[in-house]
Amino acid sequence: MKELSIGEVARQAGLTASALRYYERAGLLPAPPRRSRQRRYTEAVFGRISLIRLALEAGFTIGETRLFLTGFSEQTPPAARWRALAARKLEEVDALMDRARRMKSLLETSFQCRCPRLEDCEKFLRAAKRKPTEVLRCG
Amino acid sequence: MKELSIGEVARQAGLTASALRYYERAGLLPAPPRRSRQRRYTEAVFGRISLIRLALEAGFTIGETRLFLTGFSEQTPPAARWRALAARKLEEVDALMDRARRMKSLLETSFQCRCPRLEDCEKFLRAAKRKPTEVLRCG
DNA sequence: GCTTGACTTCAAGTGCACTTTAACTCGTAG
DNA sequence: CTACGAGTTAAAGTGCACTTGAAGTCAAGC
Repeated sequence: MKELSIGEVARQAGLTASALRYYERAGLLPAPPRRSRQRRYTEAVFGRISLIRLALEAGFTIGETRLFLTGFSEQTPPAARWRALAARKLEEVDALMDRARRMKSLLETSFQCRCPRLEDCEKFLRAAKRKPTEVLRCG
Repeated sequence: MKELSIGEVARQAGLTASALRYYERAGLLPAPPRRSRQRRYTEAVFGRISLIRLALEAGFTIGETRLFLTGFSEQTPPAARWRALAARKLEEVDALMDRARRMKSLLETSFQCRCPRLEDCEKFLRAAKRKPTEVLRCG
């Protein structure tokens, strides 16, 4: 199995070596074996990194992401904490998706809008509160 | 029209007075008239605050939110900047929604999963990469 | 007149997710 | 042997979105 330096991993994963070291210190990445003090990764690290990035980009904090990644397999108390986190995060992700949907609708609406001020646009304001992704036109 | 103190606005809007002052300094909220140096708001501020929160919670920075709110009505150069921002942000919001969707799918999948480690779960990993919201079961 | 509570400003502090810096160790190439 | 590039650490720095602290103002109630 091919061994990868931190630089190669960083380049392939599209982030920096310092971020990888930071993730390791933060307990998101397991400490890989060393070859004369230098970290040697296997390809397996990329799956882990994808999970980390996905969680972080979905609004998880470092601590939540760690629990998400590591608290899963452990015995009952961590697993229970994990389930609690997962349930809470499921709600948060739902809320995030809803806001993103509304923001998208807003951006689309305002793209076609010629009202003098955004807040004067009736349809825009309605779009700000509406859940469906339906598109409206101003004026 | 009823006049509101910063404390009342904060309480009703569900944020702090210091956040409202911060938004004002940052150019997100217009400076309201003062009654013996104290800010007096009208109900109209709540619409503006909703827009601000929506933008911020959808991942806009303070600067982007300001442009979103104020750069809209102004003459051609700001409006052009605004359109550029809106187009870019539309893509970002799409990406955010996609990640949120995938994270949701992941959370749902892992809720039913009994694999020893998350990364050992084939279906979980597939869920991490999949776009549709389809739900899978582990084991 | 004095206290109380909500407000004011300005400056400094906080937490997060990293990044940067300084000083160091290696293996390899010339 | 020296120089180079890529890696190492610990500690300090960064940018964002606010928050907190210190010191002061003001209207209302006792």
